[in-house]
Amino acid sequence: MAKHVLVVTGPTASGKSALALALAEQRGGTVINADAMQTYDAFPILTAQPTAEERARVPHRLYGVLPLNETLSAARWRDLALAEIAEDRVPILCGGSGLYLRTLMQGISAIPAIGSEVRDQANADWEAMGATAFRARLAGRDPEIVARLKPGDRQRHVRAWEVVQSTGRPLSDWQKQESEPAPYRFKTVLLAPDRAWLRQRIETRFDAMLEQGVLDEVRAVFDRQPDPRWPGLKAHGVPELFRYFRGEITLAEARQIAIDHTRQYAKRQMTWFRHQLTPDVVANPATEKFLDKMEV
RNA sequence: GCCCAGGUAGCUCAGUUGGUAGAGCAUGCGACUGAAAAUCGCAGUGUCGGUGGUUCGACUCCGCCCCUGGGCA
Repeated sequence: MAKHVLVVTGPTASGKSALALALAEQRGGTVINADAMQTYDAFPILTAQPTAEERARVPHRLYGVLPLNETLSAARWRDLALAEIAEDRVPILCGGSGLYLRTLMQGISAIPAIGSEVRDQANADWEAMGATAFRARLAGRDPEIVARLKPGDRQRHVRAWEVVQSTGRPLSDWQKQESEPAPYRFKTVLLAPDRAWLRQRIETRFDAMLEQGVLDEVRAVFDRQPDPRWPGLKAHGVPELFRYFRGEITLAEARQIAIDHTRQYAKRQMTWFRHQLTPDVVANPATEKFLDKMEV
């Protein structure tokens, strides 16, 4: 009988961490992070990582374990998560990175890791050649993927190019290979709050972060003049606060923009969950006592 | 009180020589196989400050009024 793995997901600020913590306490489990940004170590406050107090109550894994100058990926996170799940008796995954969760559960094409120079070069090419020429060049090596991509989607064009370029095999070809699902029985709980409630939570949470000292936290990184390509710098609030530190906008503006972006992200997450995920349990955190529904 | 500059989509604004309007952002919906708190696509919206006039026709021209910002008194 395959081991059961509980998955707690939902849009940002929906209360995933609290639920996962409660579940872990209730059944002696370990909370495993399934959120890209919370995996980096630079912004524990800004990315809403569990506090020391919470971590003392229940074991937490994969929170703040990666230095900011590294690049996490869905596949890499899957490996980390798989290793944790194998070790923990009662693993409880918690996070809102839908792609990561799907990658873990359903697997992903076994494409070899590609050095960052290849991506840097591809990005430089896109810049130098222009979108149209870049797309045309890619069409020469992987017409199938080009047919699927929207012309403006730089990121996916770059990825497709780096894959053919570095493996000699088109990305569309790699993707045809059956991927290998993880050998566990996943039980997915989706937190689906209504939007007004979530908006309020997002706003309140950002203000709480300010009180907890996010400004110092982000400022410390800003002062080190980090490489703007580092993915960990894309956490909501970082670009906005950086602009504030540069004197381009006021703190009030930065706050508003950060909140807006977070809300937009929550919407994208909900769209993803709605169409890409089939949860076992759906609960509205605003009105339901979800713990009662958890007879897993 | 006088002079100047403005009042156009929720916000910031663009509107060629008069033919009832657009961009960005926001909003809504969606896509999503290794950057995913990322990346990208689609969609809607307007008594064009008010009023009277010129004109076949005015956001665009003229008069008056209201409001905002700046300057001079």
